[in-house]
Amino acid sequence: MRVSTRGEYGVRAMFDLALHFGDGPIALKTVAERQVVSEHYLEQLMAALRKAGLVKSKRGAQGGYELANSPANVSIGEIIRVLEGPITPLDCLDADVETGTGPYCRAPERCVLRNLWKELQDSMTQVLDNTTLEDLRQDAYRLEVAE
Amino acid sequence: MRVSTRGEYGVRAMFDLALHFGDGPIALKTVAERQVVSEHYLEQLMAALRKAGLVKSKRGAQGGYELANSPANVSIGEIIRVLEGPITPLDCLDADVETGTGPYCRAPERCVLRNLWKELQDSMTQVLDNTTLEDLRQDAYRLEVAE
DNA sequence: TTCATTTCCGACTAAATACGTAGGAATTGA
DNA sequence: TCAATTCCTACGTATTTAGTCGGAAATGAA
Repeated sequence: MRVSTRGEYGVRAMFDLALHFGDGPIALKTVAERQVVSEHYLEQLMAALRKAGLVKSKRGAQGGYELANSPANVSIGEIIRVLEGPITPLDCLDADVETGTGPYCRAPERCVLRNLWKELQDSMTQVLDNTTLEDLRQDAYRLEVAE
Repeated sequence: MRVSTRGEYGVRAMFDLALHFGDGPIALKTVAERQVVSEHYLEQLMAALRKAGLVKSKRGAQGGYELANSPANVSIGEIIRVLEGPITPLDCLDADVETGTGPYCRAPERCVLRNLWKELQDSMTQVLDNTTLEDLRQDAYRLEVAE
């Protein structure tokens, strides 16, 4: 029931970029130092975020990363999905019955426990999809910890 | 962000015992067959649930397991905690600052992201702690799938 | 008593996942 | 030209997950 370091560090990095949104590209080295995570490891996460279109990159000297969209338009849920896959307590919840994706839930309408896990999933996505980087940025200013 | 098979199978087994609550001990073999999981594996889960006081066991012929308390008094959250540990997206949320448990969150009041993860945790426990085995039992009768 | 049934217990293991590291090629601005 | 920086592939290792295996101990029934 945990978020992995991919998700945790990824959100931290995106939050960092949100604090500096509009300042042009930020070098990964800078983000890694501020957030105290391995630069090489962050690199992998940024590659995924870039391919998903959440960040833009610029190579070479004075290069770096920046958000592709304004912080208000990036939810934490998007970030987590890119880095960890679907937000679901059980794979079978997302399996497509029509296409037969996955060997699960051939009779979801008869699965009593499905409702339970579905409720859990909904409550998680409710929080993650309705919180944006802008929300976090404002929290940071309230807490006076913006860097 | 997934529940492991320990949690999933454990809830299934407890649900099964709830459906037969009051019928005396149920052999694990029976539960394993009905829920289609390995009996040996379930055995390990039941050991944990027994030590936590959620089920009672009776050894020998005609022996088996039964709920220690009525289904209405057993929440899914309890079951999950016994089998998977604390329900939290990040270990640092549960680390005790006073005793210094865990090397995390030495300044939680300054951690912007903490609020986010805390909200996520709350939304999860909200669902899991407020659903009981009795709720599931009633769902089963509504769906007419009680065995 | 004997025996089949059933829980109880500890060890073992194979596969997957998590969490990175290493090394270097390609690009870019100064 | 060169230092800074992204980009890419591969590798490695520790932990967790998801079980299996074999037998000891207890118990009710015949």
